[in-house]
Amino acid sequence: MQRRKNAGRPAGNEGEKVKADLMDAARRHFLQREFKAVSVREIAESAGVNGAMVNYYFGSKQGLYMAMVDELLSSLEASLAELGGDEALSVTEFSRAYTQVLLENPWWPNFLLREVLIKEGESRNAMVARFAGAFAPRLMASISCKIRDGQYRDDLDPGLTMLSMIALTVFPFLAKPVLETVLGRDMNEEIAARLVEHNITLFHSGVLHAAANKEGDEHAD
Amino acid sequence: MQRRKNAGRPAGNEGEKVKADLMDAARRHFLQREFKAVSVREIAESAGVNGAMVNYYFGSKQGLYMAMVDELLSSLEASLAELGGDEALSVTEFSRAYTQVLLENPWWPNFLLREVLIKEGESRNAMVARFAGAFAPRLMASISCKIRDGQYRDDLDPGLTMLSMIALTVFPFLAKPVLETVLGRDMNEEIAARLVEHNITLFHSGVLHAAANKEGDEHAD
DNA sequence: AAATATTAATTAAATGTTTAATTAAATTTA
DNA sequence: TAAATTTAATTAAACATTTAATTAATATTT
Repeated sequence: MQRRKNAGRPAGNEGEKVKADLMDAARRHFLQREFKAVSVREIAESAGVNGAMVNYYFGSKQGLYMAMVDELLSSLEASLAELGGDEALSVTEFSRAYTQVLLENPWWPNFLLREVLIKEGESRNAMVARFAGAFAPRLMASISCKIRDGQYRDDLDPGLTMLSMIALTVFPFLAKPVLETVLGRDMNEEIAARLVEHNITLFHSGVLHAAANKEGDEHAD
Repeated sequence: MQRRKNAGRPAGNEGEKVKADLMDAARRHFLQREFKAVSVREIAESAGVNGAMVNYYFGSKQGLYMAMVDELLSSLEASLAELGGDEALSVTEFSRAYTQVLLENPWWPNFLLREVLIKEGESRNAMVARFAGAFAPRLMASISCKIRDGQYRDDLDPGLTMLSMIALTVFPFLAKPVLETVLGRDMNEEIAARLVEHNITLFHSGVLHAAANKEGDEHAD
């Protein structure tokens, strides 16, 4: 007669701990690899519980995945609320605030990209709308406005200009594993802060409507 | 007794066609989803042949994958050879040539990132070294040199500056599925060409050592 | 006929899910 | 309060399905 280890009803609310452990393990795995590539057994082993717990608490592997994504998106939306409001969003504000969000959720761009790449149609649109729609229109408005006012040079396309700023902000996090391999050290807050200031300087020097810029259109190369 | 359709030795060299079809189908699938998430059945069906053909021609799923990656990397290295040589690689040269490579291989950044994210240790290092090592050091040299010469402003970190240019060039391709969902149209050569010129203008205006830039350090926001 | 190419059927391993047994806490009853 | 019962949580094992790989039969070309 084998003895089961640790079975039975736990004291107080400890049952919720298993659920939370499963969520944590699921997050670790699903943020890195896509749904089909992760097995329930792997997740359960990571969480240190039996695989059947996934079905007990979440109904199915799919259910666990959806719960985990939900939690993820909610926490992200909470962070994104910092750049909330209805007013225009300046490039500087965006860069600083979004970098802060990315420091807290460095996995986010990779995950979104993977999801969008796999999904299609309405499901894809919803995902993109939910997280690009939150800031892109207001960032665009701010840039267009500055171009109209003559603060930014008027020979740059506002859409491409916005894309540039997003690229400068997001790419380092997307390429994190590559950069860390190249540089040999991982991105910390200090490096991120330097990066933000670098980007803002570069962007504004390039985009501000200064006489010296306009006549410098022919480049050195 | 069921009748097999189309079995037997094909005319001429048509056998190689099956092999090539399998490679094509494998590329389409593996560029989008990771190894474990793609089944041999899917690939074979895409190629319009029986699944056993994978084992017949490539020994195993793993074998097909490796053959496909090999072909992929070779073709990419051939493209990358355009920005070959030992001399310094100017930012403009890099941007134009690498965008050309990306237009021919738009899947590439996503694939590399996924591979690097999944792999680790030596395997990861080799992958990164093979494709970042090809141009990064020479791009870096070019930037450092221009800073030393006073052509570029000397208050920007050369590493971050290189990162900026790579971000501007690569990000639009990484985010392709997102951008296409947002914009409603896909990236063609004409848009890419405008993007390149935009990036070069923005970068150089921001980075050139002009008096107007240096005194413009305090920004409008 | 011999060699080659292709396929359907089969096998073995892995995976998501379900079930039944077991344990322990909580609740009820005497 | 002590015993009995119910409820919840957890596990090991089984079950059904999927999947990669293998095999044997079949068809075609030379």
